[in-house]
Amino acid sequence: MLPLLSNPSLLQRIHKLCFICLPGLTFALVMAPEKKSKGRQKVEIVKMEKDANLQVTFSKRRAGLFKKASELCTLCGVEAAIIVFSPGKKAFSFGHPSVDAVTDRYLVHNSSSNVNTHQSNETHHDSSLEQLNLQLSLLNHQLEAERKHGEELNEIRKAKQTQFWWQAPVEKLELQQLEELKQALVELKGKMMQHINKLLMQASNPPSLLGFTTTEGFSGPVVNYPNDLGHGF
Amino acid sequence: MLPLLSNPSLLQRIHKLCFICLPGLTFALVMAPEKKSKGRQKVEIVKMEKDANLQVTFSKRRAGLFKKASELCTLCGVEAAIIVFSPGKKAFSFGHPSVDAVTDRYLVHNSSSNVNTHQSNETHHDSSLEQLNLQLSLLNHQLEAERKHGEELNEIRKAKQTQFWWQAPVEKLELQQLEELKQALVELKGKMMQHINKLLMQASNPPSLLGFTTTEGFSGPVVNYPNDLGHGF
DNA sequence: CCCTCTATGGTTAGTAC
DNA sequence: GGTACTAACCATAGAGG
Repeated sequence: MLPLLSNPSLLQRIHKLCFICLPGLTFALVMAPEKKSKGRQKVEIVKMEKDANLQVTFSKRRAGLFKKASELCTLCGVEAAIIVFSPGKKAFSFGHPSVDAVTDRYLVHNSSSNVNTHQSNETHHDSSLEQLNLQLSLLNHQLEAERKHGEELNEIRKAKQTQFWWQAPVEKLELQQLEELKQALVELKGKMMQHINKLLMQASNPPSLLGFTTTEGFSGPVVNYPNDLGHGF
Repeated sequence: MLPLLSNPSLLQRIHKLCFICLPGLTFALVMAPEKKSKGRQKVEIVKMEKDANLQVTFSKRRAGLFKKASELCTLCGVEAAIIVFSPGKKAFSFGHPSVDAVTDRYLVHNSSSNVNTHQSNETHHDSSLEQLNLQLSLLNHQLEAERKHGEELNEIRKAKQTQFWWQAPVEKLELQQLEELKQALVELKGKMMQHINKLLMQASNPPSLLGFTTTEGFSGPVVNYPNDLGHGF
């Protein structure tokens, strides 16, 4: 049987969900897809460690940067220049109309009007050195505080993740809490079912799970559930 | 009825799919969302016509370009500099460690192998200021990141405290979480039943509340609840 | 080193305040 | 002009050739 959906990652998610929530489910609509690639992964913006990847990343990102610059020049009709030194100490440059033209203009501009905006940051050039130093230490202080705060919160989160609320003794729960809990669980179940329905619907011709009303009757059960969620939990 | 999925664009896609695949279907699970914006549109890379948009686009893309350059410098530990002249003839620059350092190095690099056109070693009294400015902006960036991180964590904590995790969108739950959740719910159910049995036993002449095991799925009704968690769930 | 491919994270056009 | 938001497009990490 052919997969009815061309998006493998969505299929994967559907299968995961069904495997967890509906054990024993014969998922006949879509075939289990195999992941061909992990796709793009999130990368922290810190110095890369692996030299092998570093070179590749540098090349890719340099190309992307130059392309962005080119687009900026074309779209807005402005002049720009970029100079980059590779990890191998080689110089790469981009310039529109040319690197020299832009650098010359920049030097003239700088020496004449003394205007300099730096690193997309609005630090004023006419600030005195002392003011800058002050800002620097202040920022260092704030940064440290924020970092500490972040770590603290991270600890809390980790603690909460390991020791979940539901592991607390049931006896401690009050009637009201129990009612709320029950209500929440019922809602959760509904959400789960609906979510799975939606994913299924995205995946293929919709199976006749609950939740739909259709003006034109359409065919019977497509998916077989040996273990109903209502009892499986 | 409330939308059960928080992602409007996904809802839109679902609705489209349903409209195509199931004409006449009454889609009861999710409400048809109205488009709030047209979203990002494709733009041709040619000179922009509308001056109003040009300025905005220039600012956005310049910021994006500088960010990309900053990431490149951080990730790969390289030196780079960018100079851009705005449509308003203003000069914007980015440099790591500084524009002058990179341009100087570039000129030396160029002159050592080629013709020496620019040996301008000017305004090096500015270098300390530039260094400070650079540190400042870098710190600002880090601080912003940390602050964002902290807020994020705070949000999570708050959400966990006031509005319990189960009210989070189901689609946000990952595989591991779902498995844990299921296990926890099974255990919780057992605990609940035991607790309720105990309470009932204490409350009055004990009704038939026996033989309840959590290891097996319990099929026989032990206690009659108008809204039985075991079945209503 | 170059390319391709996929899946996904990130950027940004359009809009409103 | 900035800032915030959304939705859509685009860039790129990771893997392979």
